[in-house]
Amino acid sequence: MVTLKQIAAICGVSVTTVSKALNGAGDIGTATVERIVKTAEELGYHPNAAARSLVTRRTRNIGVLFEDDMNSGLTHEYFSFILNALKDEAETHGYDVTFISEKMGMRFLEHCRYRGCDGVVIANVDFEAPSVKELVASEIPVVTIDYSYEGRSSVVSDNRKGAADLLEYLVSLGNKRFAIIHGEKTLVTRNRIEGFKEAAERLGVTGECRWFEARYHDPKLSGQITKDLLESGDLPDCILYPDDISLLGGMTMLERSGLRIPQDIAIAGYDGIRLAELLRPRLTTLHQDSESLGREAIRLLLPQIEKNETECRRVIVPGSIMEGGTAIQRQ
Amino acid sequence: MVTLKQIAAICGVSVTTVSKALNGAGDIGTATVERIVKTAEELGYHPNAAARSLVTRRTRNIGVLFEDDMNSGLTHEYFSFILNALKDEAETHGYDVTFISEKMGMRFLEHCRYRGCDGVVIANVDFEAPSVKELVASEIPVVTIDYSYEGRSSVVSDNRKGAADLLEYLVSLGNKRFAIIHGEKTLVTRNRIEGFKEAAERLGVTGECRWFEARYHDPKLSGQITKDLLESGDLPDCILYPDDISLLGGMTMLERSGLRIPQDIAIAGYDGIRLAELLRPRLTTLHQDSESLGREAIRLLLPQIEKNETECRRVIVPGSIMEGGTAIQRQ
DNA sequence: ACGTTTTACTAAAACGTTTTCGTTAATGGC
DNA sequence: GCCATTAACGAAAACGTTTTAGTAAAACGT
Repeated sequence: MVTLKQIAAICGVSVTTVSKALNGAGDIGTATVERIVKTAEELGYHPNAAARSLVTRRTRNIGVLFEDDMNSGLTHEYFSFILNALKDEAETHGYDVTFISEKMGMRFLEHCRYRGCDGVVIANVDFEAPSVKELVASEIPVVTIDYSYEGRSSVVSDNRKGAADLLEYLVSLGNKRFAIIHGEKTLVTRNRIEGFKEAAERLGVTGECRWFEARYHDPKLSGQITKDLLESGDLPDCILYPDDISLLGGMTMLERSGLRIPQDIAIAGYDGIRLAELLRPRLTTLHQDSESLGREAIRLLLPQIEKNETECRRVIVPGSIMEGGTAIQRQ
Repeated sequence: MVTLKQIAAICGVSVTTVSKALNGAGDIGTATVERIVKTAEELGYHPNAAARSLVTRRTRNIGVLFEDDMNSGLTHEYFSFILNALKDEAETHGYDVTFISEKMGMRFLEHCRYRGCDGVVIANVDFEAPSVKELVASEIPVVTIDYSYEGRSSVVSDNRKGAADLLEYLVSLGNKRFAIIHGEKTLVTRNRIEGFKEAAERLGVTGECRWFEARYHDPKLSGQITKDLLESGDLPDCILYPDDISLLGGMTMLERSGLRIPQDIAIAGYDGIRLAELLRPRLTTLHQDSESLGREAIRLLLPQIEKNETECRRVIVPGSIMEGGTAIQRQ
């Protein structure tokens, strides 16, 4: 490993001078700087992050919480897009991204301190868990995704408007009676339900909405609920699923019963994963801009880290309707 | 931040003693150890990773190269499963996972040194790139996934056997004439082609195989190739696609032309993503055990890190046929 | 020519650990 | 009761960097 000391020895100056020269402190002669920079490059010098962060109390390291083992969050396209964009944006600004977990016997906050994370993005965890709240209550810069804490910056997908838009679109296609299968009761779910209810009221279809609780990314469960619905004999015009994957579970059941989609029954998903436009029929769904979520999270975090900004900012990322073939204009 | 010094002051001992007590050095009295451990817990002490690694020259940090921007590797299920399993296995053993990129103006090796990674998993990059080779040629413990360098440990999916098995299965279903669309010419692709050829020869269908080069995860391109094939008028019994996503691109074209799958033409994918068994018809595909790939990579890496093991180990992870509905027994 | 400012550089402390080599006191063997 | 061993602890150096507070010499203003 090349150190400042070696460079100093070669250039016949002190370690201080080398450090300053490489960091552009400004009070080193141009000739000296040039000489130092040149030999540093020749030797392939790069500062030791540990030593540097020990004294600066900065690590240029951003922690990210992605801890949903149950559903292995990382492997769902929505979250992997968030992570990918987040990583890209962080790296572009010179920050590394490290996963923060509780698997090593530390709580989240302890883990963050141990690694000295300059900031943390909380992306896919149980937001009500005490260990998460402990981290949020700390002095470490934090941005949450798809959840908002009092006084903490967050970036959330516009679930309320997304849900409302989706229902409005489906009504505009002539659907009147709905079965709405939603995910477990998280903030995201509550917002969507609110959106659905608001639109339903506005459009006068409130009485025609039946509600079912399922889970996100659980095609089996939503398939089962769909089956129950089929067997009840009282079919709606349109079924809304918590996400595109869940939709597929339901779609299987509908097709198995001989129903034609979208003629006999319309269905819609949520997320707008890449697959949505690859499948036939294309999925009618609400696309969430997951890349923006990841990118914006970093953009909110950086000023907190670098300028000690303490203001609580909220970014709401709009989604967009994807007009697919699982729901069409009814006469 | 709680430091050894503070604990030492409270307990009325030296920093050395505290350090030893907490690390179980063994030459500290049990009563003292107890006292120190207790106050350390009370204060919520956790060692500062930077300070520790500065002297131990260990960071308990594993770097991972996942740099395929073009196709944004992270967002493909195959790779996100690898990453998820890798992260889990590393964390279980007390290691953190940090992304290593070139976006911050350092080459991979420089970045690894800068962060002081104890080891690196190279997972989804251009393996021929000079900066990757430079890292591989360094003294840092390295394990590659789906590629093997001379003298370096690796874990690879058994593409050769997987391809052979798949073709054999398809032949056993009564298919005789094949169009084989493969990905860009990487090691993975070469192995699969070898596997296909070996099986084709063994089963006597060599003359009936036509080959097409496409790209991984590019449903548009494989759709186009499928269309060309349709327009040529000379259809095979079965089309093999480079992966499940590409299959979907092709399937769309086939269905659009009125062909029934699998009666008129059989198709098969590769990867066995979760969706494969959610879709109707289910995808006939070869499932790659991506979780094992990630997990085994860490298992190869740890002995290199902790026991200076230098032996070059190779793990070959078998896949398995997923019997779907896009290829059935022909009479 | 004299005091003042500026320029170019450095010594030393600090960051929080681990580790090496002591030192002292207690214990054990005989 | 003496020597040898062991148990329990500590001082200080080291890791590679940044930062503070300087110093000496050169340049400047008048």
